[in-house]
Amino acid sequence: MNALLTSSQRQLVRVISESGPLSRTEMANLLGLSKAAMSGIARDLIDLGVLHETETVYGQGRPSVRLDLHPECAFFVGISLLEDPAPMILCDLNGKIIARQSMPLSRDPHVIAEAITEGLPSLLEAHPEAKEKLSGIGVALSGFVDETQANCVQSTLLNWQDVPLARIIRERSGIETFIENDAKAVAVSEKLFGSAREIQSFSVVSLGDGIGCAHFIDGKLYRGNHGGAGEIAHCTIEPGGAPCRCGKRGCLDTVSSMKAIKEMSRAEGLECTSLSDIEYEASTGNAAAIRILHRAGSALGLAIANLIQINDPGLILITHVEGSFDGLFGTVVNQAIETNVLPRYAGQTPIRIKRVDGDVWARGAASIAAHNFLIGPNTN
Amino acid sequence: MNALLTSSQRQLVRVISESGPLSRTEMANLLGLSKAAMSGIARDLIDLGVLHETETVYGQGRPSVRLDLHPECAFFVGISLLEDPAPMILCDLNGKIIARQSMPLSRDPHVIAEAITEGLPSLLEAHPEAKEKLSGIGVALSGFVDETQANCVQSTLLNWQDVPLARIIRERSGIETFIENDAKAVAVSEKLFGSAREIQSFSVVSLGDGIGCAHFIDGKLYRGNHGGAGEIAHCTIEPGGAPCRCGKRGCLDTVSSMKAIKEMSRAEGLECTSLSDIEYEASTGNAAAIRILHRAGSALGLAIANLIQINDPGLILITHVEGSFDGLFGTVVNQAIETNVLPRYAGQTPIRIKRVDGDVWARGAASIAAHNFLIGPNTN
DNA sequence: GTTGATTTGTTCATTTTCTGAACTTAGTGT
DNA sequence: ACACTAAGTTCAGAAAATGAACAAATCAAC
Repeated sequence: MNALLTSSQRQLVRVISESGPLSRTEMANLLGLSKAAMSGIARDLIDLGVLHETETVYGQGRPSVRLDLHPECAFFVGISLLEDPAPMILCDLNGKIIARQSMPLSRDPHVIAEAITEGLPSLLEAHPEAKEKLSGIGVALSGFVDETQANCVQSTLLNWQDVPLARIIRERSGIETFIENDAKAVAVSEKLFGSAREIQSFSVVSLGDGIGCAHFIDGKLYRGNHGGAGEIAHCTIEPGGAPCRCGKRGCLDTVSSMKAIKEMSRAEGLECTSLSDIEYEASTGNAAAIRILHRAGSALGLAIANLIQINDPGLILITHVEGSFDGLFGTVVNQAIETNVLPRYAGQTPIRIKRVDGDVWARGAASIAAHNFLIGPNTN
Repeated sequence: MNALLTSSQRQLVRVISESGPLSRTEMANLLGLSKAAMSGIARDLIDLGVLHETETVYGQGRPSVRLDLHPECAFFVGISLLEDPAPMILCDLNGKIIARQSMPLSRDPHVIAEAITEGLPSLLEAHPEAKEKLSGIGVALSGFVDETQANCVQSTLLNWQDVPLARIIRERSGIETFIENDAKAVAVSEKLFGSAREIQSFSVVSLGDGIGCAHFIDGKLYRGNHGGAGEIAHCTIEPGGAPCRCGKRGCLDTVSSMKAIKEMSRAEGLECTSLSDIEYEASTGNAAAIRILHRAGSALGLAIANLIQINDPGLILITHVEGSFDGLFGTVVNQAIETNVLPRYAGQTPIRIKRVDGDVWARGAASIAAHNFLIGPNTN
């Protein structure tokens, strides 16, 4: 389907997916084409069902009609390999989840491909239009993925080394498949479906048992030279600090991840199983809880401040599943960011907090497929 | 001149400037064009004097002829406002310096524009071909420059605030002018003329009285949302450390800049005026000198390690003017990088040291003009 | 040597894509 | 009702890219 589009058509689709609904004249200017050329391209895309007319904007002269991507011109499946059972969702081009189910997690890529293929019919059952226009599968996993978004170079969690997962799934299911690291997938989903749509450069910091991070730079996901951009979790924050499972000492991961916070609490004899518990203890004046949250928050804030200093992003989006960011932890994080950023910049970089639901990873996975559908492999 | 090129021609020029000499067939594949189209575009550019044939590569079949940019198809002037007197150079598209002179530094942008305009005739005097093909002026300065490379948003050194320097010079001299931050200019010059030509993502760390840093990401200079990407000097490296002139505490700048190293030496009663002096003292066993170099080196190494973790660049290029990197300081920096980078990556990111001469800034400035000539303002 | 294989690069008729200019359409302001 | 404005369309002609056939320059093999 995407292959049938001409290069101008694909460029247009990309511009709209980045800038939102635009009038034909605006699009012509953005692409540097004449109104005449634009007219034809838009007509073709509307006939193909890719675009549709939305609101009419009244100004002086003839009103302009905004064109937007038709949300139901393509559907995507997203699977998260971060949970067991693995969630599997079906969504449209707007990221709206249409169907949801789960499949057993496995470490064998062939078993995964099999489970996905077997799961597809029931996922698509009630949605014949999606069945017809299913345009890609996306898979999110914890680990390193190469720049073709096809091979998992390494994953500790799944115990993988150079696994061509995308190809395996593609061959078994017959559907275009792309894989991506979890944090990077969330960044793409925020850019495509979420609150970072209009921002060209931003970073996502995902806070969970581990700490993930990914960057969008100049409108593109930046993966780094070895696919390792955003490995903020293993920045040294407390030189000479506690040993980390990575082999170094004092990594951010050893102080600020939910796992670390819980472990520190346990070590201090606190009966806490979640961030909320610790926050509660801190609010009642428990010194150990306060100390732990302070330490974790300062470390995370410092790391984010360093990120801001180094990359000057237009937004920091902190996503977290557990607890809330309104307590001591969040306050300390914000404070630490403020005090460690060049005063000239302090407060200039918006920090947005987003509490995410159980669909984040699967939706992120689907967004990878959507991204490849919209932008395509060739970025000419 | 550049405006006369068609969009395909400009694309081709960009590809060659990024990838070096290529055969017509290779270029056709890279641009996704047919050999037929390529043939015509290449012929036109050769006729225009922009490209020329270089070596012939023999393989099986008809040998291929590599085309490269004609180094003398355009000339550029570069001026560094970092020194007094300000160096002013004339160079070709390869970055080869053809003429060199200097002009008095001033804080008044109009005086600068005047000095540049007055200096041009004598700079171009012995080079009539350059006079004819002078395609741009570049200016490097210490401070923040906006993304149009036209306005200096802020410069402490020059005491400027929102100065439209490029426009002022352009209007006075009649020549296309662009300005850029010093570290970013060096990064561009390394990408265009230097040793980072074939690397898509890399960072330059420039070590002098202050510490500068700039990133190339996916083949493009990344300036950051407020033009502040690369402000590594004000990363907090020693939390709660010495106060910095920026208003925070423990910035990298307060420990690892040459200025800081010299000040710390003075404070310790060492009679040192240069890095070499301190290195010498350290080599003779002076405890204070060793301590200072250790502290400075560890801090810089840690900052670079953080940069590697966050951005995973394909190369770190450390440029420095003073002293050498073979002594204790360099050793400690390298060691600190190694120990603070994810073990999986240790040694994976090449660290290249480059001792630079007095022309760096001016050549960097010229490269900004060259970059705008090659890539153009519109990156469509 | 001569022949065949191989790959680069050119030519040219044809097709695709884009433009410029005139025109239609759908409003606003008076 | 009238001009005025800007969006979007139409269509002939210009520009750019393609495909296929071909010329050119080498290697490799007999």
